[in-house]
Amino acid sequence: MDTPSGLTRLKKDGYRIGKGRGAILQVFELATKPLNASEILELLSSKQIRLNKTTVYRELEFLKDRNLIREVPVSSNALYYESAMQEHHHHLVCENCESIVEVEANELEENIKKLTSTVAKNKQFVILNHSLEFFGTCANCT
Amino acid sequence: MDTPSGLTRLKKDGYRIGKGRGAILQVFELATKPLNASEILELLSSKQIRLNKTTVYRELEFLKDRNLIREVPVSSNALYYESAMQEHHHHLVCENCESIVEVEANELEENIKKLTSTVAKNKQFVILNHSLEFFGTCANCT
DNA sequence: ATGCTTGCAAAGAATTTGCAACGCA
DNA sequence: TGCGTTGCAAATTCTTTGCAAGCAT
Repeated sequence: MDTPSGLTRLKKDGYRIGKGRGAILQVFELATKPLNASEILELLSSKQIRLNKTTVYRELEFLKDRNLIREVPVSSNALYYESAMQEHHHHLVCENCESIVEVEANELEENIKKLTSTVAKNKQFVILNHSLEFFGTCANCT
Repeated sequence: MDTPSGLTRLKKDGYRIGKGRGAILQVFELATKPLNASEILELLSSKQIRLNKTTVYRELEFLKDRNLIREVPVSSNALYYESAMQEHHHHLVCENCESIVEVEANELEENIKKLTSTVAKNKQFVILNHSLEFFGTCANCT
């Protein structure tokens, strides 16, 4: 048995899949970079799906509370989210064109884990998660 | 000779130090965690310094452009900044009380630097900077 | 005195809230 | 059919812009 999709999980928990929820779940399955509310609205409208922005904001909150998506820390006054189903990874943020590319975690985690435990002890802080972003210039902007 | 303060640097470049700029520069010198515009406004008003929010937003932009402060990527719909004078470090973000504590970089950098170069090559991405945040529960909230 | 800085008002963008209508299970 | 889900309108919060007045040098 493989990991149940977000849709399956929600149904099993008694939630319903309406027009908005279904559409937004699919957007996140296909997304290859973090998205904010207005980007989701645009993606959907290009697929002829018209949603109210309230629905999008409310749904993002809903999916976040159920750990199907997570907030991505970025320097922006808009909130960005990505699917929580994908493997842990990090981001390359181009400071020129604002594009965001994802990078798999792999060996990097080894190094981070070491420090994680050190920090947790020294600071009396329970680390549940972490995020690592690289900033610079992407290939297109060089 | 030691590192010139932001104030000194600005004067040397022909900028003036008015009420707002002076106050905000001082706030960042004393700050031990990233701040957003409204937090700065509050800190100042508690010191009997009344600034217009426009001044704060404009000054944050100004100081950022001159690399005296930098944006800190966080999961929030407000922009956070910290002094660019301080040593490179990372953050512990409490998911319960939203507090942010700073952690010095030290050994951690060793590990990150290795991966930085790897990533840069594989992805044809010029890495200029990075940020690492840990999320969890702080001592107070345990 | 010059022109960088600041305040005020208003506009714009992002997000939230209340309530009624809708439609999945 | 019941209750979770969605839309609409309006209110909030965060940020930006234009212009006139203030003040550091």
